Amino acid sequence: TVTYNSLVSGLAKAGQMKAACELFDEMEEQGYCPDIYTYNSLFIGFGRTGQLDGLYQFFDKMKQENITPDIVTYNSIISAFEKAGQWKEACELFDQLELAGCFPDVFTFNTLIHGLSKGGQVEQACRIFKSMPLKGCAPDVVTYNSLINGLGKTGKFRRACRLFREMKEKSLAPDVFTYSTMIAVLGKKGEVGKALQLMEEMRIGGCNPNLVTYNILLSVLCKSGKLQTAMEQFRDMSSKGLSPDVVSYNCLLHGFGQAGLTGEALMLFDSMKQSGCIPNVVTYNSLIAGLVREKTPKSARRRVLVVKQVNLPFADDTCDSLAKSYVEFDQVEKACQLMEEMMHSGCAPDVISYNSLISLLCKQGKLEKTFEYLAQMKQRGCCPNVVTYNSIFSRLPKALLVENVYQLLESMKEDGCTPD
RNA sequence: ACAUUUUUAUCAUCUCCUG
Repeated sequence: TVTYNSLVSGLAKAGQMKAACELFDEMEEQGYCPDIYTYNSLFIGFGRTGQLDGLYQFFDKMKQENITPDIVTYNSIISAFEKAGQWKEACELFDQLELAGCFPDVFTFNTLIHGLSKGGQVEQACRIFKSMPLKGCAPDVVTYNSLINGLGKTGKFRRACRLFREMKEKSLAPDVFTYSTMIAVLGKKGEVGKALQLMEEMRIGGCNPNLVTYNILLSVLCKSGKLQTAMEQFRDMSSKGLSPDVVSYNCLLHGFGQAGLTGEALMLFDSMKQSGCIPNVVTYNSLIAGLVREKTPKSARRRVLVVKQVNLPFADDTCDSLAKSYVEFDQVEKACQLMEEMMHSGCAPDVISYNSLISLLCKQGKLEKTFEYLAQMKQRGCCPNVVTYNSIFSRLPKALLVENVYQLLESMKEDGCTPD
């Protein structure tokens, strides 16, 4: 039974619910009795894949077999609700726990607090947090981490910082999650210097930043336009044996794009691929968004200056050769090229990819291409939305718009799209 | 004795509006 349980758990965690259920059947056929562990494993799997119906089905089966759900069962179900965005149902179950003869443990609270935060109910999460001691349950690091994150995401920075202080006062040692979250919080608050300080503080505390920590930091630095510092950290992480992943590159690419350095972004993109890092939709979308943003290409000299300052990994060439590589490129052409590359590399463009591209096309008055891509996105099962049409209406030069307004409104109707 | 189940952090977000 334990062997089967391990296997079922493995499959469930990997989201292979079909295989997990088959194994469950096989188990019964072989005369083994699925126990609470088996069921709980299935519940977590159904929760992760959002298959609440499967979950209900096995929950009933479990009761028929006279197996009493335990706290782990309920925690898994609460987590499943939470992942499906059903925080109300999660709360209801939580309220009924004691009636079922089960007492919430720290996992229950943590799951609930996390779920409420994600569901935009931070205040409710705070109330639950405050009720913990009354229920004889002491908050742990995870509790604090979840709530700090929830508060930070909704801009309640002071309270997030206060909790960070509070946990230290309680001598609950902050972990990598805590520090990473706090770096994000400080960054969002605009206190980039403090975020960098925290990197030091955590090292001193014997907690080493990991890949996610660095990625958060890169994101923070890029969003505040500190590209040079971002590149420093980028190199620093490599020297510490952490190889940058897609997210790391995506942060930088976005940063360059937003700073109007699309040429540089494209070069970094090349070096990303050379280093064996596989681009994803976000990568392409960021690049395209950068191309849309770019207004007037900066002069070659100016660009060289910026690049030297930022010290790109590939910038060891002479200024001259750098300047040469900045021959003007056509944004539209480049963006379309990226779309092609994207599809050929097995990465399906999404609504956002198309919307960005269309926005660029409209801005430049490329009517034909706009319609071409509008048709293509429909063909590929990517339904245009309000944003698609809004960007057409607002960015297409008026003269062109007037000629095509009926066709566009018609197309909009087809797509089940209502003007807002 | 050990072993199987539950919770936390990172990327683009695209148009318009507001800031």
